[in-house]
Amino acid sequence: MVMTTGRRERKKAQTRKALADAAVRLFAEHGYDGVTVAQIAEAADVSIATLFAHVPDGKEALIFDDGAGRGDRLARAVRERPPGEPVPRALRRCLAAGGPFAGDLPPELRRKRDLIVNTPALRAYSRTLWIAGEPALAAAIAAESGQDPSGMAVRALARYVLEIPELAGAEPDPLAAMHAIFDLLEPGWPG
Amino acid sequence: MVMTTGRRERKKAQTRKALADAAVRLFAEHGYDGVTVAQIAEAADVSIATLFAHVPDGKEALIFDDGAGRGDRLARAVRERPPGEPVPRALRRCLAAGGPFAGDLPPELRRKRDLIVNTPALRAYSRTLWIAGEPALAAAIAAESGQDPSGMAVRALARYVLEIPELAGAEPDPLAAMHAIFDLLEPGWPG
DNA sequence: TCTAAAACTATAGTCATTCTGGATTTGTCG
DNA sequence: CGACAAATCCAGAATGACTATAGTTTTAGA
Repeated sequence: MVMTTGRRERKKAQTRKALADAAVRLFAEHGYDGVTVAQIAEAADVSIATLFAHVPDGKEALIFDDGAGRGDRLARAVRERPPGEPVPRALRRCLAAGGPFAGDLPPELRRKRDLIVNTPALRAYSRTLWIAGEPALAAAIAAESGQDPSGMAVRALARYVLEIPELAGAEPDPLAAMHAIFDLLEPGWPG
Repeated sequence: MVMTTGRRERKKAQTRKALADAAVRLFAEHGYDGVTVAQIAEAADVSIATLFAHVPDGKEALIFDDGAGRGDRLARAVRERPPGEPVPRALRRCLAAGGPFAGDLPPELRRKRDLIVNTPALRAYSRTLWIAGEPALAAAIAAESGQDPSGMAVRALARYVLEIPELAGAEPDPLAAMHAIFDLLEPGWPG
C-alpha cells in the first residue's frame, strides 16, 4: 500500500525543500565554499545527520531537489517526438526548453542557474546528473536508428548530446552554441 | 640560474616517484578507498604535510607523476603531422599509441591502467588531465581549418576528442571503439 | 490503542586537506 | 670555509565532509 500523499511523504518533501532553499540562499550569499553543511542544516532546522539522510549524495546535491531526471527527459523527447521529425531536431527542441538554455527565467531560477554555472563543484555534479541518462538516451536513439543500444557509436552520441549543457552553458550565447554543436554532430548521425 | 640537475631537484623527483610507486602498489593491493594518504606517506617515508606539498591536487593525483601533458600531446600531433595528412587521422594515430589503447604494455603499466579504468575517482581525475589540453587542441585544430579557436564548434570538437579515452577505455575492444567514435565525428569535421 | 517501521537526534568517529610554527637542508656568495 | 636566504621538511592541531552508533520520537496501519 503506497500512500503517496501521507503526512510522512509531505513532511519529507517539505524538509528536503527547506534544505534546498537554505542551500541556494546561503550559497548565493557566501559562495559554495563559504558555507558549511552544518550551517545549512542549522538554517533548515535539522541535524547534520538528518541532512545527510535526505541528501545522501552530499553537499553538491543539496540544491538539486527537483529530481535527477534531466537526461531521461531527452530520451522521452526522442520517443515521443512528432512523427517524421528527425531525432536531432527533437533533441534540439528539448534542450532549448530547459537547463541553461531557457531564455527568460524567474529571477529565483536564474540565480540558481548562475550559481551552478559558476561553481565548479556544482557544474560537475550537474554533469553527472545529465550523464546518468546516457543509457536511456542511447536506448532511445538506438531504437530509432535500428542499432545496437550498447554499441560505441550510439553510446558516444548519447554522451556527447548530454554533455552539451556543460559545454555550451557558459558561452555568451548558449543557445547558438548548442546549435553549433548539433551542426557538428548531425552529419555523422546514423539512420 | 636554473640548475635542472641539482641535488635538490633530484631528491624532489625521487620523493615524488616514491610516493607514486607506493600509491600504485597500495591501491592495487587494497583498492583506492582501502588506502589512506597517511599509509601512502608512511610507505614513502615522508610526513603527510610533505605528501601534500609534492601532490597539491590530492589523493587522486598521486599516481599521475608522469606529467599532465596528455592533452597537449594531441595538439602537437596535429601540428607536426606529415604534410597532407587529414587532422582526424593524425589524432587517431596519436590516441592509438598511448593511454588506454596501447596494445601490449609491460605488466606494471597494465596494472596501473586497469586501476585507473576501474576506479571512478581515478578515472574522473584522468579525464580532467585530458581535458586540460582542450585549449591547446582547439587552437591546433582551428589553425588547420582557419576557424576561430574560441568558437564553439572547434571547442566542442576538441573536447569530444579528448573525452574519447574515458568513453572508449572501458570497452571490450577500446581501439575499435575509438575508431567508431571518429567515424561519427569525421563527417562534421570542418575544413 | 498497540506495534513496528521510519525519521530524527546527539555524539563520536574517520579521512582528506590545510594551517602553523619551528627545525633542517641546500644553494650561493663573500 | 662560513653565513645567510630560500626551499624543504615535519609534528601537531584544526577544519570540514561524511559515516556509524545507539537511543528517542513520530507516524502508519491494524
